[in-house]
Amino acid sequence: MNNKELKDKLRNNNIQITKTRIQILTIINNTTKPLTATEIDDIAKKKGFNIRLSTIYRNLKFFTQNEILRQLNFYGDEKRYEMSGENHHQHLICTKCGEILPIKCPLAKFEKNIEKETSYKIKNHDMEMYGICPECQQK
Amino acid sequence: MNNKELKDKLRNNNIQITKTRIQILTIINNTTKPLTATEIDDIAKKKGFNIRLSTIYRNLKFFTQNEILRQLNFYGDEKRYEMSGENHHQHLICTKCGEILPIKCPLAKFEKNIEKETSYKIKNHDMEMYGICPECQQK
DNA sequence: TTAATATATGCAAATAATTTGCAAAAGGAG
DNA sequence: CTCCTTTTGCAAATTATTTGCATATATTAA
Repeated sequence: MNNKELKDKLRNNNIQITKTRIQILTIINNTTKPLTATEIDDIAKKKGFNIRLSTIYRNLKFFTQNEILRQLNFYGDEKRYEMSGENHHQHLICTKCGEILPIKCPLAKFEKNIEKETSYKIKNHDMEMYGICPECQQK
Repeated sequence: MNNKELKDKLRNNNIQITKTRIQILTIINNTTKPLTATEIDDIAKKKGFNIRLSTIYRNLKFFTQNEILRQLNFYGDEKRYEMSGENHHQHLICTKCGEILPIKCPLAKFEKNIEKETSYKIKNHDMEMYGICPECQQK
Protein backbone atom coordinates (compact mmCIF):
# COMPACT_ATOMS: atom_id res chain seq x y z
CA MET A 1 0.00 0.00 0.00
CA ASN A 2 1.56 3.32 -1.01
CA ASN A 3 1.34 6.68 0.64
CA LYS A 4 -1.71 7.80 -1.33
CA GLU A 5 -3.59 4.58 -0.63
CA LEU A 6 -2.82 4.91 3.05
CA LYS A 7 -4.28 8.41 3.09
CA ASP A 8 -7.34 7.26 1.18
CA LYS A 9 -7.86 4.49 3.68
CA LEU A 10 -7.88 7.01 6.52
CA ARG A 11 -10.14 9.39 4.60
CA ASN A 12 -12.61 6.60 3.85
CA ASN A 13 -12.77 5.86 7.56
CA ASN A 14 -13.15 9.51 8.54
CA ILE A 15 -9.84 9.53 10.30
CA GLN A 16 -7.90 12.78 10.39
CA ILE A 17 -4.69 12.61 8.39
CA THR A 18 -1.60 13.84 10.23
CA LYS A 19 2.08 13.61 9.51
CA THR A 20 2.57 11.43 12.58
CA ARG A 21 -0.16 9.00 11.62
CA ILE A 22 1.19 8.56 8.12
CA GLN A 23 4.66 8.02 9.53
CA ILE A 24 3.44 5.34 11.94
CA LEU A 25 1.41 3.52 9.31
CA THR A 26 4.22 3.75 6.79
CA ILE A 27 6.58 2.07 9.22
CA ILE A 28 4.12 -0.75 9.85
CA ASN A 29 3.27 -1.03 6.19
CA ASN A 30 6.89 -1.27 5.08
CA THR A 31 7.79 -4.03 7.53
CA THR A 32 6.81 -7.61 6.84
CA LYS A 33 6.82 -8.59 10.51
CA PRO A 34 4.10 -7.23 12.81
CA LEU A 35 5.65 -4.64 15.14
CA THR A 36 5.45 -3.67 18.81
CA ALA A 37 5.05 -0.09 20.02
CA THR A 38 8.69 0.11 21.05
CA GLU A 39 9.90 -1.35 17.77
CA ILE A 40 7.94 1.31 15.93
CA ASP A 41 9.49 3.92 18.21
CA ASP A 42 12.99 2.63 17.44
CA ILE A 43 12.42 2.68 13.70
CA ALA A 44 10.90 6.16 13.92
CA LYS A 45 13.99 7.40 15.78
CA LYS A 46 16.30 5.91 13.15
CA LYS A 47 14.34 7.61 10.41
CA GLY A 48 14.52 10.90 12.28
CA PHE A 49 10.77 11.16 12.81
CA ASN A 50 9.87 13.20 15.87
CA ILE A 51 7.18 11.05 17.49
CA ARG A 52 6.50 10.49 21.18
CA LEU A 53 6.03 6.91 22.35
CA SER A 54 2.78 7.98 23.99
CA THR A 55 1.53 9.18 20.63
CA ILE A 56 2.42 5.85 19.13
CA TYR A 57 0.42 4.05 21.81
CA ARG A 58 -2.52 6.42 21.34
CA ASN A 59 -2.57 5.80 17.61
CA LEU A 60 -2.09 2.06 17.81
CA LYS A 61 -5.13 1.86 20.04
CA PHE A 62 -7.10 4.24 17.89
CA PHE A 63 -6.23 2.46 14.65
CA THR A 64 -7.09 -0.89 16.16
CA GLN A 65 -10.50 0.37 17.25
CA ASN A 66 -11.06 1.70 13.76
CA GLU A 67 -9.88 -1.52 12.15
CA ILE A 68 -6.99 0.08 10.32
CA LEU A 69 -4.65 -2.11 12.34
CA ARG A 70 -5.01 -5.54 13.81
CA GLN A 71 -3.56 -6.21 17.24
CA LEU A 72 -1.84 -9.55 17.77
CA ASN A 73 -1.38 -11.10 21.20
CA PHE A 74 1.29 -13.73 21.04
CA TYR A 75 2.49 -15.85 23.89
CA GLY A 76 5.25 -14.22 25.94
CA ASP A 77 5.42 -11.16 23.74
CA GLU A 78 4.29 -7.53 23.67
CA LYS A 79 1.28 -6.63 21.61
CA ARG A 80 2.09 -6.46 17.92
CA TYR A 81 0.32 -4.65 15.13
CA GLU A 82 -0.08 -5.21 11.42
CA MET A 83 -2.22 -3.67 8.70
CA SER A 84 -5.76 -4.94 8.90
CA GLY A 85 -8.10 -6.10 6.18
CA GLU A 86 -6.78 -7.11 2.77
CA ASN A 87 -5.91 -10.78 3.05
CA HIS A 88 -7.10 -12.34 6.27
CA HIS A 89 -4.52 -14.71 7.68
CA GLN A 90 -3.07 -16.09 10.89
CA HIS A 91 0.46 -16.52 12.24
CA LEU A 92 3.08 -19.16 12.81
CA ILE A 93 5.77 -18.15 15.26
CA CYS A 94 9.20 -19.68 15.84
CA THR A 95 9.71 -19.87 19.59
CA LYS A 96 13.50 -19.91 19.20
CA CYS A 97 14.24 -16.98 16.89
CA GLY A 98 10.93 -15.12 16.88
CA GLU A 99 10.29 -15.33 13.15
CA ILE A 100 6.64 -14.74 12.33
CA LEU A 101 5.09 -16.22 9.20
CA PRO A 102 1.62 -15.57 7.88
CA ILE A 103 -0.42 -18.71 7.29
CA LYS A 104 -3.83 -19.09 5.78
CA CYS A 105 -6.77 -19.06 8.14
CA PRO A 106 -8.91 -22.19 8.31
CA LEU A 107 -11.42 -20.86 10.83
CA ALA A 108 -14.15 -19.29 8.74
CA LYS A 109 -15.97 -22.55 8.28
CA PHE A 110 -16.10 -23.22 12.01
CA GLU A 111 -17.76 -19.99 12.97
CA LYS A 112 -21.21 -21.09 11.88
CA ASN A 113 -21.07 -24.33 13.82
CA ILE A 114 -19.94 -22.53 16.92
CA GLU A 115 -22.64 -19.89 16.53
CA LYS A 116 -25.22 -22.67 16.33
CA GLU A 117 -23.84 -24.50 19.34
CA THR A 118 -23.39 -21.47 21.59
CA SER A 119 -25.91 -18.87 20.30
CA TYR A 120 -23.05 -16.37 20.26
CA LYS A 121 -22.79 -13.90 17.41
CA ILE A 122 -19.15 -14.23 16.39
CA LYS A 123 -17.35 -11.10 15.23
CA ASN A 124 -13.74 -12.08 15.08
CA HIS A 125 -11.19 -14.82 15.53
CA ASP A 126 -7.47 -15.33 15.91
CA MET A 127 -5.22 -18.33 15.72
CA GLU A 128 -1.55 -18.75 16.53
CA MET A 129 0.71 -21.71 15.89
CA TYR A 130 4.04 -22.02 17.68
CA GLY A 131 6.95 -24.15 16.61
CA ILE A 132 10.54 -24.31 15.48
CA CYS A 133 11.54 -22.94 12.10
CA PRO A 134 13.74 -25.00 9.74
CA GLU A 135 16.90 -22.99 10.55
CA CYS A 136 16.48 -23.33 14.31
CA GLN A 137 15.79 -27.05 14.01
CA GLN A 138 19.33 -27.58 12.75
CA LYS A 139 21.00 -25.95 15.72
CA MET B 1 -9.08 -32.42 40.17
CA ASN B 2 -8.88 -32.79 43.93
CA ASN B 3 -6.12 -31.87 46.33
CA LYS B 4 -4.41 -35.25 46.17
CA GLU B 5 -4.48 -35.33 42.39
CA LEU B 6 -2.99 -31.85 42.26
CA LYS B 7 -0.13 -32.95 44.48
CA ASP B 8 0.43 -36.06 42.39
CA LYS B 9 0.56 -33.95 39.26
CA LEU B 10 3.32 -31.83 40.79
CA ARG B 11 5.18 -34.87 42.08
CA ASN B 12 5.03 -36.52 38.65
CA ASN B 13 6.60 -33.42 37.15
CA ASN B 14 9.29 -33.18 39.83
CA ILE B 15 7.88 -29.94 41.13
CA GLN B 16 8.31 -29.18 44.80
CA ILE B 17 5.04 -29.12 46.70
CA THR B 18 4.49 -26.05 48.86
CA LYS B 19 1.47 -24.67 50.66
CA THR B 20 1.49 -21.61 48.42
CA ARG B 21 1.59 -23.63 45.21
CA ILE B 22 -1.29 -25.82 46.25
CA GLN B 23 -3.28 -22.75 47.23
CA ILE B 24 -2.67 -21.09 43.87
CA LEU B 25 -3.53 -24.20 41.88
CA THR B 26 -6.60 -24.86 44.00
CA ILE B 27 -7.92 -21.39 43.24
CA ILE B 28 -7.41 -21.87 39.50
CA ASN B 29 -8.77 -25.37 39.62
CA ASN B 30 -11.94 -24.38 41.45
CA THR B 31 -12.81 -21.55 39.07
CA THR B 32 -14.40 -22.30 35.71
CA LYS B 33 -13.09 -19.10 34.13
CA PRO B 34 -9.37 -18.72 33.44
CA LEU B 35 -7.91 -16.22 35.91
CA THR B 36 -5.43 -13.32 35.84
CA ALA B 37 -2.65 -12.88 38.41
CA THR B 38 -4.54 -10.11 40.18
CA GLU B 39 -7.77 -12.10 40.24
CA ILE B 40 -5.92 -14.95 41.88
CA ASP B 41 -4.48 -12.48 44.38
CA ASP B 42 -7.96 -11.14 45.18
CA ILE B 43 -9.37 -14.61 45.73
CA ALA B 44 -6.38 -15.57 47.87
CA LYS B 45 -6.93 -12.49 50.04
CA LYS B 46 -10.62 -13.34 50.51
CA LYS B 47 -9.71 -16.86 51.52
CA GLY B 48 -7.16 -15.54 54.01
CA PHE B 49 -4.19 -17.09 52.23
CA ASN B 50 -0.98 -15.20 52.85
CA ILE B 51 0.54 -15.02 49.35
CA ARG B 52 2.53 -12.21 47.77
CA LEU B 53 1.55 -11.11 44.29
CA SER B 54 5.17 -11.55 43.21
CA THR B 55 5.01 -15.17 44.31
CA ILE B 56 1.86 -15.62 42.27
CA TYR B 57 3.62 -14.25 39.20
CA ARG B 58 6.64 -16.43 39.84
CA ASN B 59 4.52 -19.54 40.06
CA LEU B 60 2.31 -18.72 37.11
CA LYS B 61 5.39 -18.43 34.96
CA PHE B 62 6.94 -21.54 36.44
CA PHE B 63 3.78 -23.62 36.07
CA THR B 64 3.36 -22.47 32.49
CA GLN B 65 6.92 -23.48 31.64
CA ASN B 66 6.28 -26.86 33.21
CA GLU B 67 2.96 -27.25 31.43
CA ILE B 68 0.93 -27.43 34.58
CA LEU B 69 -0.87 -24.27 33.50
CA ARG B 70 -1.71 -22.86 30.11
CA GLN B 71 -1.36 -19.13 29.56
CA LEU B 72 -4.06 -17.43 27.50
CA ASN B 73 -3.47 -14.14 25.71
CA PHE B 74 -6.79 -12.59 24.86
CA TYR B 75 -7.33 -9.32 23.08
CA GLY B 76 -7.36 -6.31 25.41
CA ASP B 77 -6.96 -8.40 28.53
CA GLU B 78 -4.29 -9.42 31.00
CA LYS B 79 -2.76 -12.84 30.71
CA ARG B 80 -5.06 -15.55 32.00
CA TYR B 81 -4.25 -19.03 33.25
CA GLU B 82 -6.10 -22.32 33.34
CA MET B 83 -5.18 -25.90 34.16
CA SER B 84 -3.30 -27.47 31.28
CA GLY B 85 -3.63 -30.88 29.70
CA GLU B 86 -6.75 -32.94 30.23
CA ASN B 87 -9.14 -31.88 27.49
CA HIS B 88 -7.55 -29.62 24.94
CA HIS B 89 -9.89 -26.84 23.92
CA GLN B 90 -10.04 -23.22 22.81
CA HIS B 91 -12.05 -20.19 23.92
CA LEU B 92 -14.97 -18.07 22.86
CA ILE B 93 -15.08 -14.67 24.56
CA CYS B 94 -17.97 -12.24 24.85
CA THR B 95 -16.56 -8.78 24.17
CA LYS B 96 -19.41 -7.11 26.10
CA CYS B 97 -19.50 -8.99 29.40
CA GLY B 98 -16.24 -10.91 29.32
CA GLU B 99 -17.76 -14.37 29.61
CA ILE B 100 -15.33 -17.05 28.46
CA LEU B 101 -16.60 -20.36 27.10
CA PRO B 102 -14.51 -23.38 26.20
CA ILE B 103 -15.03 -24.63 22.64
CA LYS B 104 -13.63 -27.63 20.95
CA CYS B 105 -10.42 -27.19 19.02
CA PRO B 106 -10.48 -27.88 15.29
CA LEU B 107 -6.81 -27.19 14.66
CA ALA B 108 -5.10 -30.55 15.08
CA LYS B 109 -5.76 -31.58 11.52
CA PHE B 110 -4.21 -28.40 10.11
CA GLU B 111 -0.89 -28.79 11.86
CA LYS B 112 0.38 -31.43 9.45
CA ASN B 113 -0.48 -29.37 6.38
CA ILE B 114 1.25 -26.35 7.81
CA GLU B 115 4.29 -28.37 8.78
CA LYS B 116 4.51 -29.64 5.20
CA GLU B 117 4.10 -26.18 3.72
CA THR B 118 6.50 -24.34 6.03
CA SER B 119 8.95 -27.02 7.26
CA TYR B 120 8.29 -25.81 10.78
CA LYS B 121 8.00 -28.33 13.60
CA ILE B 122 4.79 -27.23 15.31
CA LYS B 123 4.61 -27.58 19.07
CA ASN B 124 1.52 -25.70 20.06
CA HIS B 125 -1.45 -23.71 18.91
CA ASP B 126 -4.11 -21.38 20.23
CA MET B 127 -7.34 -20.06 18.85
CA GLU B 128 -9.69 -17.39 20.15
CA MET B 129 -13.12 -16.45 18.91
CA TYR B 130 -14.71 -13.15 19.93
CA GLY B 131 -18.38 -12.33 19.77
CA ILE B 132 -21.51 -11.37 21.66
CA CYS B 133 -23.14 -13.83 24.03
CA PRO B 134 -26.92 -14.48 23.88
CA GLU B 135 -27.64 -12.33 26.96
CA CYS B 136 -25.68 -9.34 25.69
CA GLN B 137 -27.32 -9.59 22.26
CA GLN B 138 -30.66 -8.77 23.85
CA LYS B 139 -29.49 -5.54 25.46
C1' DT C 1 -7.01 31.97 1.72
C1' DT C 2 -8.09 32.62 6.34
C1' DA C 3 -10.47 32.41 10.73
C1' DA C 4 -12.86 29.31 13.78
C1' DT C 5 -13.32 24.84 15.67
C1' DA C 6 -12.11 20.30 16.53
C1' DT C 7 -8.72 17.01 17.05
C1' DA C 8 -4.00 15.34 17.71
C1' DT C 9 0.55 15.76 19.74
C1' DG C 10 4.44 16.95 23.01
C1' DC C 11 5.84 16.50 27.34
C1' DA C 12 5.83 15.11 31.98
C1' DA C 13 4.05 12.42 35.19
C1' DA C 14 0.97 8.72 36.72
C1' DT C 15 -0.59 4.08 36.75
C1' DA C 16 -0.59 -0.84 35.78
C1' DA C 17 1.77 -5.07 34.95
C1' DT C 18 5.59 -7.75 35.87
C1' DT C 19 10.27 -8.86 37.53
C1' DT C 20 14.26 -9.00 40.60
C1' DG C 21 17.61 -9.16 44.73
C1' DC C 22 18.38 -10.75 48.95
C1' DA C 23 17.63 -12.65 53.47
C1' DA C 24 14.59 -15.70 55.91
C1' DA C 25 11.57 -19.74 55.77
C1' DA C 26 10.02 -24.11 54.25
C1' DG C 27 10.37 -28.61 51.66
C1' DG C 28 12.76 -32.96 50.64
C1' DA C 29 16.57 -36.48 50.92
C1' DG C 30 19.08 -39.24 53.82
C1' DC D 1 16.54 -34.26 62.78
C1' DT D 2 20.03 -32.12 59.86
C1' DC D 3 21.77 -30.43 55.70
C1' DC D 4 21.09 -28.61 51.36
C1' DT D 5 18.18 -26.75 47.92
C1' DT D 6 14.35 -24.34 46.49
C1' DT D 7 10.74 -21.16 47.49
C1' DT D 8 8.74 -17.13 49.58
C1' DG D 9 8.30 -12.43 51.76
C1' DC D 10 9.25 -7.99 51.18
C1' DA D 11 10.77 -3.94 49.03
C1' DA D 12 12.19 -1.88 45.20
C1' DA D 13 13.11 -1.80 40.27
C1' DT D 14 11.71 -2.25 35.60
C1' DT D 15 8.68 -2.41 31.73
C1' DA D 16 4.41 -1.47 29.47
C1' DT D 17 0.87 1.63 28.92
C1' DT D 18 -2.14 5.61 29.97
C1' DT D 19 -3.43 10.35 31.19
C1' DG D 20 -3.73 15.64 31.84
C1' DC D 21 -3.03 19.75 30.03
C1' DA D 22 -1.16 23.34 27.11
C1' DT D 23 0.25 23.89 22.40
C1' DA D 24 0.26 22.74 17.62
C1' DT D 25 -1.98 20.97 13.60
C1' DA D 26 -5.75 19.52 10.61
C1' DT D 27 -10.33 20.39 8.70
C1' DT D 28 -14.42 23.12 7.66
C1' DA D 29 -16.87 26.85 6.15
C1' DA D 30 -16.82 31.55 4.70
